Amino acid sequence: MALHEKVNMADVARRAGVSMATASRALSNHPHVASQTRARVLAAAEQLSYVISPEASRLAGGVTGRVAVVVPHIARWFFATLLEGLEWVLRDAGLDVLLYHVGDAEDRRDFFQRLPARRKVDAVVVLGMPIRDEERDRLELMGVHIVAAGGQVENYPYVAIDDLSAGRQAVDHLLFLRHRRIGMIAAVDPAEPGWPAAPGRTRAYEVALREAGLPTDPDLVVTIPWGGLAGADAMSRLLSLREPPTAVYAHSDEVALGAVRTLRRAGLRIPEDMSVIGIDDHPMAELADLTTVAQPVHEQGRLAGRMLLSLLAGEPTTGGVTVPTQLVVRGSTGPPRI
Amino acid sequence: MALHEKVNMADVARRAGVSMATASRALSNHPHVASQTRARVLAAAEQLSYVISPEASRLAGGVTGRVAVVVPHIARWFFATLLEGLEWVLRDAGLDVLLYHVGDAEDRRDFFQRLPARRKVDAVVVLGMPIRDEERDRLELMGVHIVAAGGQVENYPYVAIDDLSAGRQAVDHLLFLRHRRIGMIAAVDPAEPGWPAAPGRTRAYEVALREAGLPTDPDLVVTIPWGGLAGADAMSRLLSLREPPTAVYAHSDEVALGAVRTLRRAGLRIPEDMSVIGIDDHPMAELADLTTVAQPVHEQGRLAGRMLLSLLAGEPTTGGVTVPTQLVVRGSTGPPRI
DNA sequence: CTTGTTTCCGCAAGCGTTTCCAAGGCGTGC
DNA sequence: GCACGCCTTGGAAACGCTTGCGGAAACAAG
Repeated sequence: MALHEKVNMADVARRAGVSMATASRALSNHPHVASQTRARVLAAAEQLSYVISPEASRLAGGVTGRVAVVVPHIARWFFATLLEGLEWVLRDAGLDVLLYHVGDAEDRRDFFQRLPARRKVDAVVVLGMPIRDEERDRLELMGVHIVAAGGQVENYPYVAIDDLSAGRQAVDHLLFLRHRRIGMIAAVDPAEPGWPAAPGRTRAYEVALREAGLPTDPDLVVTIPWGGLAGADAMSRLLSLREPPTAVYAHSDEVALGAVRTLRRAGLRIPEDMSVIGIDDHPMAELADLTTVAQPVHEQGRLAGRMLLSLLAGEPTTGGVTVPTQLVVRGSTGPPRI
Repeated sequence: MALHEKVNMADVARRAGVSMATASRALSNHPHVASQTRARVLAAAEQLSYVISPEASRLAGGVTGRVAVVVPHIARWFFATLLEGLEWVLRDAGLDVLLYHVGDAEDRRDFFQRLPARRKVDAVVVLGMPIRDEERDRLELMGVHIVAAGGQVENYPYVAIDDLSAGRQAVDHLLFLRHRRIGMIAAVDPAEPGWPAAPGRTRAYEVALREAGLPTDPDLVVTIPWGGLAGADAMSRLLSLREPPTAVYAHSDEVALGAVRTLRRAGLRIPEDMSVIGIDDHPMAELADLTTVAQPVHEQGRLAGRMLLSLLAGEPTTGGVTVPTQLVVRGSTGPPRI
């Protein structure tokens, strides 16, 4: 029954009694087509349930109508949500999303080396991952627009939060509650060992403590690969200190939730015995009653999409956008026991 | 510097001293090309850093090398993980993934009505959503292969778990622990109110109770839109019964985690005062020490990908694949207090 | 009524591949 | 030594659309 597979523009033109040129213009909303003619063409197309062949259209026209989205961890809430927001905007604009998952270091090398999206897209959006200089150079070879969301790529339009400030909101909250011995569970990208996921979040801790006149005790900082279980381990390590902290600042909610599990198992009360704060406002944070610093993830995706659309429309580019974060106080933080 | 944008096959052919026909055959690994010639062509392509134009190639060749993936909830772990597995296989096979998110009922109508992927892909994969007959008919108009993962579409190759059996594993575990008053929190798709997300999971409950000779008390069944918060509400409702259950079977881990939160707030102990079991083995389930029935999500995605590849290769189709689920006992279930 | 504009439309030249068809070269069996 | 057949290569016709160019028609101005 998929007969109309075979319907092409010539058929539509014939049925509408016009030339292919006119049919093409009518279908792609060009000016200089009498509205009557246009209507006739559209009607014919409708009746034949005609669908333009993107290949042919793009071959002749030059643009692909596709956008490559590069994402390191599809299955994580943060990235998936970013993607959702982005897809929403792009789809609305009639663009198709070509998904490229670069999970580990090898995927990554492969992606930037082969550039599988080359010639297939009009733009590339990089989601939540910093890009190295040489990777950026490869990307440039594609000769298309580049946008970053949830983590900036130097010299490119981006939309992201200010990690430093988000981290400050978290740590300052703990300080405000009069905590003086604050631990940090720092996360590095498991696919890129040794590479801080968000350096700003670490600096926030250091700066906040310094400004508060507190010493920085290296024992209080535990660095782990991103993830809940690792967060749990990290908490164990903090608990094993001769003098454990009274509060813990985790780089992300998932990590914080891991810490919470360890505390529960240890029979410690939250927040009486230990305060815990994360960043992100993961949906689970609400369920777990975790205090956190919320960032508008879906919106970052949407903004990136809009930014891309203006770029494609040839509008002047706005360097980058930083979206605000906000402290969300829940039950996992409170003053320290004296 | 993106000069090679302009390099086309003619340039490669010229440089290699052959005709375009030969160049084409050499580049696409056709037989009947002298290996020397092939090498010369490949070298020329390499030197010019030539990239084939997919549009032209597909226009002439017929196939698109693209697969549409339709997914209802990108940001949920289950779907995202499915997608990750699928993408992994498809990318490995050189296929590109075109992502279509159909979030709510309107998106859905729009997608099946307009079929934006028409003519753009060689196949469609539907992730984790049941398809209505009329939607299936629309899909057929595309005239391409169709595969379902994480939920079957009638008459099409699929890969999924057996919801009935997964549900039985959960409920039977509670029965084995000697629970006699078991509640169920049933989830419906929020985008499709009234439509059970997985009917088998409900039937499992009914059948298991019947076989155990237990009465079915409608008060013990709470139906909610999918989600953690709703799960928390549902638990409240169960607790408000004159005679609450001693164990709760939730259709998914997220829902179960919501129930756990309510129990915690109520100061009830798990599992002493109430056992909770979910389905999925969501990463958070491990962190929350939730007993659950695990399903291999990533693998389902991969299997669907492989299935699709055979289909595209013209191999005979294997109706569908059901992957096994497995009870994972953790700390949220135990015998009822007498 | 003529000339200048503007609007609408058709012709045809691409866009960059793939593939059918045909032809040349060369080895082999008789 | 010849006919036959296979391997390899090239020519050229699609594939289905966009768009520059120019002509025709319609309309306003002089």
